[in-house]
Amino acid sequence: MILSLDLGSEIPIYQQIRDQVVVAVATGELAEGSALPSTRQLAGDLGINFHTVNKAYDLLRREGLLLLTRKSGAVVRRDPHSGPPEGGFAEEWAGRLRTLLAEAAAQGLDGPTVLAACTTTVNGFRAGQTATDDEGGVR
Amino acid sequence: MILSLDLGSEIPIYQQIRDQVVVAVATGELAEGSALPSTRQLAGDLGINFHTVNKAYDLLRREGLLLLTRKSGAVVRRDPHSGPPEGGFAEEWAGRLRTLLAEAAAQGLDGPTVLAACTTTVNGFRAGQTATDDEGGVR
Amino acid sequence: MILSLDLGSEIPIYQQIRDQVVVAVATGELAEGSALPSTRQLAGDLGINFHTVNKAYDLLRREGLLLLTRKSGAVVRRDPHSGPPEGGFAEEWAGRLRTLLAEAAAQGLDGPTVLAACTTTVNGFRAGQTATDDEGGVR
Amino acid sequence: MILSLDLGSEIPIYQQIRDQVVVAVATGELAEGSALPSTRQLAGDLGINFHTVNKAYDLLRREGLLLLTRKSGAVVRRDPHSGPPEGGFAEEWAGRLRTLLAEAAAQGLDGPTVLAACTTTVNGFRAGQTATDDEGGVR
DNA sequence: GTGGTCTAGACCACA
DNA sequence: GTGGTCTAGACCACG
Repeated sequence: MILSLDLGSEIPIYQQIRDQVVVAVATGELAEGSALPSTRQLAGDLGINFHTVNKAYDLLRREGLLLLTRKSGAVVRRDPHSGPPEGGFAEEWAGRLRTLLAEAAAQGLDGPTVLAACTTTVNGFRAGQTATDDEGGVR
Repeated sequence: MILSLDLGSEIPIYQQIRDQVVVAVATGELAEGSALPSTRQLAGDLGINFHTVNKAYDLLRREGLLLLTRKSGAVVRRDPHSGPPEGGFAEEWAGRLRTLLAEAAAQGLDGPTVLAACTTTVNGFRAGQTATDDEGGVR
Repeated sequence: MILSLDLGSEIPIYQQIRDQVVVAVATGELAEGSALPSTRQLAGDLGINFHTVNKAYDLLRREGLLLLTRKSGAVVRRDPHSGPPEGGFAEEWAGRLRTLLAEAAAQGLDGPTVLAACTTTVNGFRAGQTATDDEGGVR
Repeated sequence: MILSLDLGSEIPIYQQIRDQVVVAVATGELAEGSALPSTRQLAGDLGINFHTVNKAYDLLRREGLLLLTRKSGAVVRRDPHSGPPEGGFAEEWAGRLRTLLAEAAAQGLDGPTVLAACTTTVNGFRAGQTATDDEGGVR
């Protein structure tokens, strides 16, 4: 697993780390149960302070994606969320989705293009979550 | 057009304004050519500093959504973007989309649910960009 | 509102702050809508680092008790939780309750005494949440 | 008696063990006079370091719940605490109770619900400390 | 002015 | 060794 940081970006470093881990878990690139580098290890590799990594890991733990143990470091949880997400998340998330899609529309991307991007992205996630399309799925 | 601000949100106020305008334009709630309140007017209504509104308007102008003139105030542009978006936007946007969708997956929303949300949202935008869920739809 | 910290306690300072704010809100000592000192202000008063206060405030915000704004500082939320708590909290909380009550039993406190303490404590919270007892409530 | 550990919890393992033993003794699931597995035995079963088990047992011994002998291993004391608890415990415990109950209130659990949970929990403890919810109960 | 982020270095508890 | 806490000081974005 390789993280590519953009120091100097307006997006906080700790959130870049968190985002990339989330995506990696969703795509299956980061298998459940696999271990991540320790905070200080990763901080050293990335050339940043371990507190920054700490914050990212802490975020991921709160979201239920990471298991932080004092002996084995950080491990991707096997059962992030068995059932549907907690109350309130879906609404909050839908709002963000609406904003993001509207942004695309405002910049000239038409509906079909946007939906194609959504489908492709979702189909890129780990199996068991294939799209509604036909049996061919990703195409 | 009614703006609902969440003071105390981690999202900056100016961005909340900008986001809601973007969505309103996409859905057609805010027709092209229609005028927005003046910065001082809106700031007064919302009970915030007019500099904040100014920043939001300026953002929208730079994104090509708003036309700021000294006499007519802020007007929604008639031709926001006829062609495809400028270089780099699509990639940057796709990255954000991937992160957002991965987040949903991580919280337990399955693929079909996520795609349904995408479709519904896009279909809610103004005509000319609609895409139904029949076979022609997602491509 | 006065916070009494026990530096050198095994309980982290940021959690002491958080706990006392939670209790103060529950008892009504800290009215909803009232403002707390700014992070740096409180840190100065308590003689601790502002990062520590920051962490406590951040915790309280995540729990929905505090509203952190960049202009007014920290404000107690008016509507912490309108409905029942999010899924999972009740179970997790019940587990902690069981441990705490068992601890009392282990140290020789008998059932009635423990329940009396519970009733008294709950009745000490802000109105609208009086106990099941008879109309006299507190005994 | 079965211990269920949550490695990766923010609660130290040794305390999880200690907590569950305390609860088991309170409910009577672990009868007074019964023996617990040896430290190495339990450590092996749980797949953890025996030092960790050692620490938990030592804690329980200091709290007066366990009797550690070189020949019989760990045995639940027959007379944990005949009289009232030692000075200082009640106050310290009441403080923790207040914090815990306030937390529930802050998350939207109302008074009656909280008290019902308390009553149910206490009634689940071993006989001699029962207290029903009739008029004699809470006092 | 506010909160938020990042860095740096120290110390501690857990395993 | 791990993560967690606290301190200290710098800089930035928001309002």
